[in-house]
Amino acid sequence: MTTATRTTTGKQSPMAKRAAGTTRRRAGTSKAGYHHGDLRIALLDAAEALLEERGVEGLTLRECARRAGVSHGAPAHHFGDVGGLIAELTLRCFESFGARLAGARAAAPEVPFERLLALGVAYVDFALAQPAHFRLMFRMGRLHPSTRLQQSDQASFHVLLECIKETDLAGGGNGSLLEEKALLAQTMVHGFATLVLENPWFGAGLHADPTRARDVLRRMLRIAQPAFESAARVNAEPVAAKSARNIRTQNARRRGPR
Amino acid sequence: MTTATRTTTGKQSPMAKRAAGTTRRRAGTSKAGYHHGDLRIALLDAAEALLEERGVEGLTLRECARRAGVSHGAPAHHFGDVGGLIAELTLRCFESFGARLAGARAAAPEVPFERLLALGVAYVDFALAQPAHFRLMFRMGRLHPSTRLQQSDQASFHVLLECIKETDLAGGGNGSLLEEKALLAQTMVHGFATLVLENPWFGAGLHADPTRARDVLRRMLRIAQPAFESAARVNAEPVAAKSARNIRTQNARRRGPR
DNA sequence: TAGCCAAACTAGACATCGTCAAGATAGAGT
DNA sequence: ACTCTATCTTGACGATGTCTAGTTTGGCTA
Repeated sequence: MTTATRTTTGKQSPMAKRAAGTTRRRAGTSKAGYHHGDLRIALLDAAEALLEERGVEGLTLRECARRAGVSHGAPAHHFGDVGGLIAELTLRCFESFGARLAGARAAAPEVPFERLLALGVAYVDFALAQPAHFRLMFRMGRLHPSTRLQQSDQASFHVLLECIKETDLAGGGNGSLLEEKALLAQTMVHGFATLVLENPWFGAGLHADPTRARDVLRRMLRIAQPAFESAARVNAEPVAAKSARNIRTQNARRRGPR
Repeated sequence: MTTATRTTTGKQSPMAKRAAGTTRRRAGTSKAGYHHGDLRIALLDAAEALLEERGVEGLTLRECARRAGVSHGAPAHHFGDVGGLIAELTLRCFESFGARLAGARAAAPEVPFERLLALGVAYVDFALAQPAHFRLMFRMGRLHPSTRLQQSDQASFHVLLECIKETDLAGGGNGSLLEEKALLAQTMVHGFATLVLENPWFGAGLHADPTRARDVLRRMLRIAQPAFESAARVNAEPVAAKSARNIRTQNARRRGPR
């Protein structure tokens, strides 16, 4: 009884400890001296490879353990849950993603809008090159949310906001508008990446043609360019809504959702 | 042996038949006179309810059978596979979704851009009201693609294209540009819906506040309004990219995805 | 009308998965 | 040198998808 209880409570304790310092035990050596050495990392590596090979659905706790050469119960000690492992792996993905975006921005030409273009292309490239990673990142169904994840998530999109700041030539100091423009950029690029990835028929088969996808994205962003460069225009809108301009087809059918 | 083979091959045959006519046997009565009556529909109903209750991950073949009051092996006869059932359910979702979009468009004010706004809001509303449906539709991981699904998918977005046509006051007959504007609209709205749904931190917690989400979406779309209303501007771009502006930092690191 | 046949459904088995509980192992601190 | 605790193993449980073989039943045909 008491032992069982203690075991149960104790099972979560290593999680709390490892959060503070990484393993602490094998900090310097990095050699396999324990039973396995750095199982934690080995499991994450296996998980990442597995994710790439078999997709999100094929990501399995037992298979990770198998690849790391340990028993199926071992991962529980490091991640507690499958949600724990997925959260950690997702964090990895966000870091890699963020680094990629930052790299693309650094490598892009110095024209503000060109940078935004390059960033968007990098975004979509990542989605197409690492579809499973991308899907995992934006399908937080099975994962345990954490503040570290949030930070990494937001950091990834921070570069976007900076690009928008550069591009926004007229907007001036209006922080709210600026933020909405950043949201707009994120929304466009993410929507494009998602649709290309998940909808085989989007854009007449952009799914199968990454080169054309890049091209279409660039054209699309250029169409939207005036929106990024112009000043406010917001708050002065609902006038048109009330004006004449009746377009015919007011039949409106009225049929509801179904 | 021979029986086994025949059973195996025969298992797929009803699939082909039901595709042509619905059940054919119970066409008129609709009463439960057979073993179950219309198990096919009962299973789909159960699947839809289950999807709403427990999300995509909770959607289970066995639980559907349980709710329909049949054995766990029964669904195989109608859908063959879990992928078959999911494909059918996704089709249902797309139909409901498309009807909703069409309804929103019909009920919207007659100002072209206002219609586009209403459509976008309906899009996001659907995602927030039926998150599991929305996720299922745009997460085609476990499903068997079909032409019927493609048709329903494309039909859903057809109304978007029409709205764009109405909004595009200057573009004239340029079909390619028009199509790209439609892609742009789809991309924006879908990206917004996806991010609101899947990213708890998007837009500082838009996830939890549908009203604010609608509002932000409207503002975002208004910011992008000039892009929809303006004429081409495209095709006159790659000059800047190739011109003086030498990119430097051409090193590009060349490192692959990772 | 009688009988048969194929579709619809049942029942059981199998491999796999995540999780839990209990025991074995071994590094590290006292 | 000894204990202690994190690490890892082993076995079990329930659940799921799929396969196979057997059973029911309604309609078609002779």
